[in-house]
Amino acid sequence: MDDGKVFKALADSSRRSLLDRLCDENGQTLGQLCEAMDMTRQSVTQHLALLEGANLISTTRRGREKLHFINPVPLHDVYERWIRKFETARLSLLHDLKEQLERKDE
Amino acid sequence: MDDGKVFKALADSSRRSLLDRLCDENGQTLGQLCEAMDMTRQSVTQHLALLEGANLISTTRRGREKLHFINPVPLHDVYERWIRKFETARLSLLHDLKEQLERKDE
DNA sequence: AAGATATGCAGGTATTTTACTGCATATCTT
DNA sequence: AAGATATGCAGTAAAATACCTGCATATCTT
Repeated sequence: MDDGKVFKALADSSRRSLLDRLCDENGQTLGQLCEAMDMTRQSVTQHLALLEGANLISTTRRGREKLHFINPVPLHDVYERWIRKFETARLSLLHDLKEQLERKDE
Repeated sequence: MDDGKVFKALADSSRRSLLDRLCDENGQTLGQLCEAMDMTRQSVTQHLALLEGANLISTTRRGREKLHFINPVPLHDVYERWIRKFETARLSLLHDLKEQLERKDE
């Protein structure tokens, strides 16, 4: 839904790193994710909360542990709404540049 | 090159709005872009500088005016490196969930 | 050349973000 | 039940961000 949340979530390298690790192995616990992150568990938790807020991951509890799963849907949505739009812009770039050059001659 | 810059640039709604307007009409001047933005020219300039830093727009001067053009390439690159990765994750989601359920039974 | 127009640049401030420490709670193991 | 393990929550300090105001410079018009 909210493109801003998705882009904001992806704007941080720590969070992209977390997604990377979940790509490698989905369903990891908080502890597992912390091991690879070189920051406090609490900080990792905050990052994960942001990713969850953007709906990029979903979580579930298994006993005392929390498992984290990637959700690719919002990223795909963002692709539909933004990247494709730019692709069409790409197609019309030559036209725009031509128009621009013509203006220069005025 | 730098995914972070691209995502950071897209993380702000004002900047996304600027890209939107350039999608509608490429090659607009700073003044034109400011008219639609409900903030000071200086702020718009900063946002545009960030977009340019992410290589999402390129600029050229025409006399005293500065023209702004969309550059779709970095967005496409980000798509290749990130969105597609998640698409493959999507495909393996069922497998991961199955594995997860099996762990529950242990 | 003088005034108008378009943009550049240098701070300054309030908000947001990131990362931390410290303590609390819940679950597992023995 | 007691200790170990996994996570939750609150408050804080430092850094980054997003606005702003004020002034400078460059270009066009007449």
